[in-house]
Amino acid sequence: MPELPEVETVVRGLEPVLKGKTIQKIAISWSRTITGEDAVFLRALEGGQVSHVSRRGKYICIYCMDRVFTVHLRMTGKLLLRIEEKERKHLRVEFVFKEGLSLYFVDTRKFGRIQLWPKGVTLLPDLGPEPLEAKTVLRVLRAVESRRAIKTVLLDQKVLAGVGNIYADEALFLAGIHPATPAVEVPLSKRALLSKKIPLILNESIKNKGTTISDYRTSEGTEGGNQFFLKVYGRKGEPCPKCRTPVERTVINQRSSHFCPSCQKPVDNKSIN
DNA sequence: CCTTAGTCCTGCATGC
DNA sequence: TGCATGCAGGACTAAG
Repeated sequence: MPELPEVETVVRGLEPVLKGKTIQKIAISWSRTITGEDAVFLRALEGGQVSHVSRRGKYICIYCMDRVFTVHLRMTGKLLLRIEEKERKHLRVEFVFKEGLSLYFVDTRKFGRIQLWPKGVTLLPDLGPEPLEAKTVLRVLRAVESRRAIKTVLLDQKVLAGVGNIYADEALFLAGIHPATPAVEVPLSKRALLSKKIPLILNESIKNKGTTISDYRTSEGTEGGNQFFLKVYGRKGEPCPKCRTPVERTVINQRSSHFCPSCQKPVDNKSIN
């Protein structure tokens, strides 16, 4: 579900509310949500005061005294400040604050993970750079020599941190690149175009508070608005917004991939590198 | 280094 | 209505 824009939206909702609040108690109702020992997690965080909430790639980072823990929402995870009755069934962890509010981790499919990091280690050491600036993305994409499909490269969090299935498809559409094109064969001019489109769509979606297909909600429990602006993702059979050719769906890297067969040719024969 | 398949899970849409 | 199948925004692991 959540990619960078959705996670960023959640963080922006949580930061002003949780900052300065003290965790009184943590109730874990699905233990596997917590990476490591529950007891260690509780001992480190109960009684601690939240100093800051931030984002790195698709991870939410919550700083609590001299400790930090991360939340990854995976497919269906939600971090909510309010909870509806029907969501209680999927409540996995509740953080109760001294000030009289709670933070709820709700996760239907139980793929989400919450992890306490040891003191003194580098957080999330394997993540690539943030993809919100064109010059950063271009620096990364210029260096790619892999023959893996360009879409596979975009989904690799070691290359860029935060791009997921929706925005990879959207960016490749805007740049006119077929998702299965071997990355090394994407001409430099196309890489430059893609480097502009990735930050563009991510920042657009942040403005729209993320894309709600089914599960994603903001910290207030509301839906995002970016789903109305998707050009190809989830639009198999609908006319391409540029040329009216029906959008196609294929599978790349075990992930559904949407593209316009006319605007995104497998072999780029329009440019001469 | 790379790809593929399997795993973790539940719920929903679709087709018979 | 019931039942089987396929599909889902992510990421890790094993095997070849």
